[in-house]
Amino acid sequence: MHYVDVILPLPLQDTYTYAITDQMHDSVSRGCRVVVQFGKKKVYTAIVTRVHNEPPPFEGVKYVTEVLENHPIVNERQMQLWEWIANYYLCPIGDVYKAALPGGLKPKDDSALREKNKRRRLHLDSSFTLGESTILRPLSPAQQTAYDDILTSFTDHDTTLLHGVTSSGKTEIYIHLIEHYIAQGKQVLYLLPEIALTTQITDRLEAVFGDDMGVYHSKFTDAQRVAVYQKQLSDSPYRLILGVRSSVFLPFQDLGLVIVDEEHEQSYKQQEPAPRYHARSAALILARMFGAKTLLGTATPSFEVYHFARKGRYGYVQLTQRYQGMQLPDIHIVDIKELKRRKQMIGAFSPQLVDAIREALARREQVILFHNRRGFSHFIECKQCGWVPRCSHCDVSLTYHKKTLQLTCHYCGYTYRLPDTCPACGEKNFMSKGVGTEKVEDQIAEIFPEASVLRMDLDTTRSRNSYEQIINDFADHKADILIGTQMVTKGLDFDNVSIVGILDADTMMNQPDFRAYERTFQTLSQVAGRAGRKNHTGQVFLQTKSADSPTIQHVVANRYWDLFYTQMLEREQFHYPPFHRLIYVYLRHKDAQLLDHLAAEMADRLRAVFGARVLGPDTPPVSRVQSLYIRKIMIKIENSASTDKVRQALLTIQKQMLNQPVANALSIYYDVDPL
DNA sequence: AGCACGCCGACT
DNA sequence: GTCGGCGTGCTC
Repeated sequence: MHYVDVILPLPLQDTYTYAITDQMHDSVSRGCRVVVQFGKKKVYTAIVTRVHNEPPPFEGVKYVTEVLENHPIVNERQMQLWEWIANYYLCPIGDVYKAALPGGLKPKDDSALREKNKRRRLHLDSSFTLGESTILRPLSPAQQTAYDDILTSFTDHDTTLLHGVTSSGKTEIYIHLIEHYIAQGKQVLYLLPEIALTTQITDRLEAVFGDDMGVYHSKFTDAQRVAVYQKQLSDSPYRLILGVRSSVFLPFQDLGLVIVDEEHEQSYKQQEPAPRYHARSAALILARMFGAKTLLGTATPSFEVYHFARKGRYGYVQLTQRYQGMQLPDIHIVDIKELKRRKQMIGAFSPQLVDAIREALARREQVILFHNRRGFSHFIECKQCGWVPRCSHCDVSLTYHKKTLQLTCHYCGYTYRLPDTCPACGEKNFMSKGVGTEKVEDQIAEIFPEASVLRMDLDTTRSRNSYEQIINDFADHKADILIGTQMVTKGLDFDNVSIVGILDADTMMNQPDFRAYERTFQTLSQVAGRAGRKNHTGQVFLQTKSADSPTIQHVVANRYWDLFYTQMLEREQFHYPPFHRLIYVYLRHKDAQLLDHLAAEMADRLRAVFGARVLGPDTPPVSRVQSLYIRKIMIKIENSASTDKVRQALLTIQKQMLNQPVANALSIYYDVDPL
């Protein structure tokens, strides 16, 4: 009798065992998909982890319904990456499976879909054109030096940091490196943090690599993603994959190089749902499995990566010259505390910024305005009694969206109609507090009625092509001003932008988080880097209420090292990364009092093992989401500690907690290496 | 995650 | 008396 252990696409800790027929046994192997019935009527596509003949210790083993292929669709290295992620990030392997495979490979009945994909793949392939050679495209002397240094660094480092100022032409260096590895018959994975970025880079890379390149991200249809996945399994896989976070899950056959571009970007870490993995870490593991090299590129390295580069664990290559004589922008600090006091602000704008925009528009130049809060206003308040509408499922005030006259919860997405009158006092006089990108857009329309404006935030980029549309329209100068959230900071290059306005640098800096300064420096430096045209120095207006703050001063003077150094002293002293690893333990329950009790008990149990490394439990800033209350326990663990032992201790305590009848509806989950 | 089983409130 | 609310427990 033969059996298979399988992973189901469910948040289940264990694999499940099914029986197979002798005939199935001839074709099935680890990494194959099988169809199984689970429970009374549910049917799932599961992944085989093991084929064996050990009868399971229980009655009523079911047979596998169908074996979907006789060659693994998940190869051995992918399986090991899944297992590493489940272990390291403390999540069910079923959650990894869900994240790793495109939807089209998961449902039971997909034979029709497979046919459709085949057709689409043919279509996609024929639409690619053969690219031009890079011999039209020589590197500048500074780029050539960096390129040579990277290859030299790879002789004694698996991982190298390329620290290059904004607009230093890192992409060109990547292109030459990719060619180098492809010429050796190797595959290359080029990771980007955001879909927004792939749009610009896809065009450049496609011109060079043509049909050797596959693109993989979530704004593509599922069928397109399945097509890329299948091609990677075939005997003529793409040599180069350009993609976001989830591309680390694609099957590779002979990976030689991984590029993690904009390495510092937060969106490499998946937040919700599990698996809460960091694609940079996963990429390093993937590269190690292949003996491949990894290049981490950025203008503002994450402090972890910079720390390891300084310690010699990673190689380090610097690029200090901007490409084609582009100058770093001039940064003007505008003290809005003073301007507010003297009532000289024009909405969210200082007179200096308004003048600069006016002059830029007169010269037919473009402007980017960065404001890190979407919606119209942060919240609304009754002028009479101070009532503030809050989400009934989450512990947050609601953001007001003026266009739709709606109040939205930015945590659970629930929308409410704006009430006509205040439910607390019956008055009809609401006042909006705080500024969102929608309000910025309104104010610009009032100050510069002649200017055409584009807005880029979560609300304007929901549909498949809207990102691309906005970026292309702005690049084609169909708009004069681009208003946006952090999305506009992420490596986008526009030729004609002379002014960048940062409307409020303070909210970022004041976040109660050990990474607040690091992040503020990164974001401000990145957005400032968007300003500047060939032979013209860009102007950045940085509005802040804390003009004297060291972080702001470091940004202005581009003193990365100073900020890094002072932050490292603090982080070492208080046991934060990169000196310690953090694990957040989250507990969720609908009953707040019971949750408090259970969280305290869990913290006690953790302290019995980890001692003073355990902090909390605490009530996080948003203490209730979707009607569930949340508590958080922080654990700071020495880098030298065995991750295996830590995991085992945590899972043992988790089991003890959940085995108690009182803890029935309690859910426990982890965020390892949180951002 | 589903889905079934199970025990308490307002309907024909 | 029953339909149905969702609390909880299991799925190879």
